[in-house]
Amino acid sequence: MPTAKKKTTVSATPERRRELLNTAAEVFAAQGYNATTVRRIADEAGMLAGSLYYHFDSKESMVDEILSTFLTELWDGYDAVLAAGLGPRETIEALVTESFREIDRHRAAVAIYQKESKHLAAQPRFGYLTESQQKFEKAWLGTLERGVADGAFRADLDIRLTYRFVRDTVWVAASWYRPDGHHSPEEIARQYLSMVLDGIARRD
Amino acid sequence: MPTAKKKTTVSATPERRRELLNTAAEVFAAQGYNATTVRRIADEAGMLAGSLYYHFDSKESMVDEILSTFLTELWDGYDAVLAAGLGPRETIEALVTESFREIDRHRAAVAIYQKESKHLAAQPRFGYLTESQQKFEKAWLGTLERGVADGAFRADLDIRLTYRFVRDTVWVAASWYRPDGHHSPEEIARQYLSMVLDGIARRD
Amino acid sequence: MPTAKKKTTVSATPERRRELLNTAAEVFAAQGYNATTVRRIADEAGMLAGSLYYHFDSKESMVDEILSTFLTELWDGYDAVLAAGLGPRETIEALVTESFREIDRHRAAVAIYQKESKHLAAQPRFGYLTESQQKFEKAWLGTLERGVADGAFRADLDIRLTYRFVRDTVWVAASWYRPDGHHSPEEIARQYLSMVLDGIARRD
Amino acid sequence: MPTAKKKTTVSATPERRRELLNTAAEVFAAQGYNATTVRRIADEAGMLAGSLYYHFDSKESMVDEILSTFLTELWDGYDAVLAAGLGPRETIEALVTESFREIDRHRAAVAIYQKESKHLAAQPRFGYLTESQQKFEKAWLGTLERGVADGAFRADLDIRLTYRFVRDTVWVAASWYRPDGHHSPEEIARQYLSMVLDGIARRD
DNA sequence: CATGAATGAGCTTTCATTCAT
DNA sequence: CATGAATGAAAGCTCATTCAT
Repeated sequence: MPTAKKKTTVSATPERRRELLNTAAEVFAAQGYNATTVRRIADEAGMLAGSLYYHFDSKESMVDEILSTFLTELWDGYDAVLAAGLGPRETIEALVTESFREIDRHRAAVAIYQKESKHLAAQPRFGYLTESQQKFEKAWLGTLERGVADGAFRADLDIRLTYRFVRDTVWVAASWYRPDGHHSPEEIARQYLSMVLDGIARRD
Repeated sequence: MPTAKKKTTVSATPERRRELLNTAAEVFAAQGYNATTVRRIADEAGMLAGSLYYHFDSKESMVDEILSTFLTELWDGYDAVLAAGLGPRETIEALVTESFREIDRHRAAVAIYQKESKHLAAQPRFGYLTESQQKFEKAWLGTLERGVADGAFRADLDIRLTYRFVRDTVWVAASWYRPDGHHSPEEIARQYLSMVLDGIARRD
Repeated sequence: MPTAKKKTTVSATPERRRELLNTAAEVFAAQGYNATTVRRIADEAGMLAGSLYYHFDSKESMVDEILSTFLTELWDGYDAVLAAGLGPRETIEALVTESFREIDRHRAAVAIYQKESKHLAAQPRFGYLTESQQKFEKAWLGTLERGVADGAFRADLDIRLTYRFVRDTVWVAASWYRPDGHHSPEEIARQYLSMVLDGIARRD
Repeated sequence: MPTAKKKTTVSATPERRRELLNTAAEVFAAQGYNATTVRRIADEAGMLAGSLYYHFDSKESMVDEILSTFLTELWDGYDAVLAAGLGPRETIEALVTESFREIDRHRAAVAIYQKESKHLAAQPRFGYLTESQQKFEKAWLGTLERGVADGAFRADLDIRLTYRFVRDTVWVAASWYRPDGHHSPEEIARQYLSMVLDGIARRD
């Protein structure tokens, strides 16, 4: 029998943490990180502002945990896709689909990531945001280049422009996506891919 | 030489206002409205925080003027396009091109609009943001529907999804666009349109 | 000895509020509302300016609570007098006596009321000041008229002028009254009434 | 013909000064000294805030001039009365009448004096306010004492209380007095004196 | 004389954070 | 674990005042 390390308290601490982080993420997403007061989060969680500091070191450490948890999960998915040895078109399809799944699961975190990562990344503590973004860029750019090389994608497009186009196109969806909708993430992904890959104009 | 009496100072009054608004817009775009302090804007403008209040009523009235000026100009362009009686595909092309021109001219304002309009629109003073957005939606949705009807666009796409796709695709560009680049707005518009209309996959 | 567990600190919550309001009232009365800084009140209360905002919403809400509390108590007393069915002279005597009692208990609030009510009343929030003043006028004017009618008061005086005379005469006392004096409020009231009713000239 | 010293400008400088001071006095009286902004006075005078500083050193010097001018005139009148060798009752009558005349001529200044003199007197510059008040007290108290001694006034009254009563009674009138009324200052004085000297109760 | 623009001190208020209970 | 009360830094804004033109 393993020794009961730490806390005999029944109320599983990590559960509470996650609940609180979900609450915080929702508020951050809705109002923006800076505009969100710790009091507001506490209100939403049914406690007083000061009480949050039992669970977290600071407001900053809350976003930190929200974002890093999200990115960890995101990369779990991405890495699996990238390791699967698919062709460029299939890789893009899988990455986009995976992205919409993440938006579905972590809508708030994604929204926060979109709005705040640029200025958060300035702080050393959030260095992983920059790292992630670079890894991200490498994965997408590489796949696009591979696709152009093997003829899956058109050769006449500016590759960086295309990268930005596809990237933004996907993630901005977090700003309007509502999980209660009738579109599953896979369904939305399929439609997006259809537009991105084949265009909206009718083919003759 | 008797020319140019008076005012070696460049700052005729309305000029100064515009200068200051440009400065403010740049900072708002870079740091976000809430995170931007009035002191920071003043620093950038080479004056003290209090001095800004000689020119503007409040921080809020600064964004207000920035956004409303931008939207006025935007709609001048859009209305001209919409009144031109073009076909759906040409209308989309013209709107997208016009949009990139606006991004070129008002990059900061567009970035602010993207990031802040959602929560600013909550205040009555910024009601015109909502109005503009509705007019915008109507123009784009209408054009897309027309295009589907007359066979210019594919009939198998979710029209609202497509609207969001095209809309986001264009405006998000403001977040990375730098006017000093080697791409003219028209050039970028052409590339974007090529992707949006015909897709990135190679046609057989 | 088991008695008096907990809280050697006197400050049960509502007590603290009252303490702070007393402090604030004293400063407002001494320096005027506008001229009083929140910092000054906080100093006097032994805390930092920001800390006051844990207890009160704003400087304005402090005067609000000070004045409304005072007026509530004042009208408790006045209403009792007016409901007692006394003759006009006795009513005036009772109102004046009651007034001096209020000056005794709420000297600071009365002084604030005197100095600030006129411009505070302009704001909707302080509408009750105007209401109170109208009720006040009605009560006094009515009593004076009754007194003239039944012969208790001289018929040859301008009734509005008399009203102002008596009203001011009483309340201005708040500007110099110091409760630690040797005059009880009742004593002062008696003297005032003697002057107001019978005049300062010797009767033949 | 005396040489035109200083300024050939037609617009008699001292006139302008007086106009501006009247304007300032009116605003100070209406809003209180602290609450009055220099901008407001300038607005009312049809100029910009900075321009006032051509005429006056500071906001403070404006009240200073307003109050000292008023007090100079007041004491001209008072001194004449006191030097006239009247009996106590006649002296009181004359002082009260003179006071109402001053209220008529300098309503704004009197109102300012009432509201602000206490805290202005704290500054050395306004030392004359304290002096004036002491001279004032001496004149009134002395007259009242004389009146009690020679039987003109009742002997059973607290003399200081009586002093305050009469003093306040007169000056507070400035807070409601409007010169455009149908009551001349002499008429109001007569009524006040009637109340103060003989009381408002009917004599048998 | 007046304007336009700026200064700088100080004000009210907000808010993340701390900590004894 | 949570509360109540406080801290302290910083924010937006106001205003008397200055001064070159």
